Amino acid sequence: MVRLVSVCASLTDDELALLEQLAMPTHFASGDTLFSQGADAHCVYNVTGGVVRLYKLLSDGRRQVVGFALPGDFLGLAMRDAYGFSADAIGDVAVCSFSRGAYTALVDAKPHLLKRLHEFATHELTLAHEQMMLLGRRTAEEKLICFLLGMQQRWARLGKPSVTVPLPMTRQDIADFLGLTIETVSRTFTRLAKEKTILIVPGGVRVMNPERMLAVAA
Amino acid sequence: MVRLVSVCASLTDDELALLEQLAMPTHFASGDTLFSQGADAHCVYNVTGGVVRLYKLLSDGRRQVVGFALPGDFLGLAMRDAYGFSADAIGDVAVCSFSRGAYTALVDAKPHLLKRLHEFATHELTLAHEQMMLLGRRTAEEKLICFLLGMQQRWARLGKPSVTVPLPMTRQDIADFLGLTIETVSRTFTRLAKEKTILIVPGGVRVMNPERMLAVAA
DNA sequence: CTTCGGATTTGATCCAGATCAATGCGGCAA
DNA sequence: TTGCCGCATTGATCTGGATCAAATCCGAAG
Repeated sequence: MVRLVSVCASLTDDELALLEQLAMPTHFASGDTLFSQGADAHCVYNVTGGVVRLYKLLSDGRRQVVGFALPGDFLGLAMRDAYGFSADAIGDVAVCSFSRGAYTALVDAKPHLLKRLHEFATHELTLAHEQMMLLGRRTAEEKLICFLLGMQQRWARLGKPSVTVPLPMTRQDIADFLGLTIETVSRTFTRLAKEKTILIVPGGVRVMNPERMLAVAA
Repeated sequence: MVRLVSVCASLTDDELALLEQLAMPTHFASGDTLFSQGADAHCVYNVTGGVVRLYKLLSDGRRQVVGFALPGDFLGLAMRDAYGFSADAIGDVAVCSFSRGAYTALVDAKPHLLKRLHEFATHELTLAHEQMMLLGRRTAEEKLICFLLGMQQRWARLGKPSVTVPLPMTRQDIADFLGLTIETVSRTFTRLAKEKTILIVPGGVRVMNPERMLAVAA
């Protein structure tokens, strides 16, 4: 099993052993749903491989992607009765799942772990505030550039630093994350490629002019 | 002193006494800045009276209001070195402030409190996800109606249920919260008033047709 | 190799909300 | 009372991104 990144870094060995006992390794095929918005929250998940799309739907079908979970990310940590969003696999995904009961018991018993989870939650909240700025006040080009730099940074923190940013999600997913349409995303990618800011490669994008991109993200 | 709502509900008496020893009651006049984005995070605040505007700025002056803090709300709980947003008083504001050192020491010592804070943070995260949906996918009219219903609900939970929703913030603040311009906010208010969905009163809005509003918020 | 179906790109046109520009409306200081 | 000075409203016009409408591309199945 992939060592649980991010949440477990500060645990003692016995705590880690306990955690691994409770962890149920599971995997999902491309497109599978881990859980749906409003469903009873049985499980908490730690992603160990692959990418998960997190999203909310409006009754008329409008969709907002609230995030993409990468290895190390924690899902369903809002200790509530029902999931606040839906999650499904983009490509094959591996997770460690914990039953809600085991999770809450463990959290009650181990302040270390709770503290780590709280840090994780506040970090998520900070990212959410940045996403609000992006959604409310940035232009289409800025949105896309911020998204690319953000993904690059996240992959880098996972030990995969590269000028080529993998983008396993569809254009529609990106559009729904950035509050745009698929056409605007596509056109903006094309424009950035034409002016040699990026190079579009299969499965992702190569950053060609990081200076310009960082200046736009400001 | 107003009893600390929301965070301290589950504390034992001795814990509460300890907390009150550490709490420094402070107040701010209208327009005063509690703290600025990027500044060293000395203090954590619990709002006890008034309303606080929380916002982020882009270098060119574009502003995104990430929230309005009401009595009971906690500010600066992201245990980090620097504040992630700025906060200033809308009208007179009373808070209990805690030094960062005292706060972290207390949190380390009292798992109860940490658990409450974590619940608070995850609730904030859920609200942030809803705000992303609103910013990314809703129309101007929907944004305004959701905002009004949300504020009404928050005042109600604080023991002030009323069909008249107080709006102490300016139109510009509302616009910057909803990702709109002040003109669009004003026009949309006027339109809703003309069709008798709301009645605009000094300092706020009276909800006249909650059924229609709830249907739009869906 | 060919065919099919979803994803993506590209083009033409439209429109919700932005921008530009007055005007109105208190509240408060002199 | 008068005159500001910030808000807020209203009107006219513009435009970035949405919508509508075809192509293209491409990987998987046969």
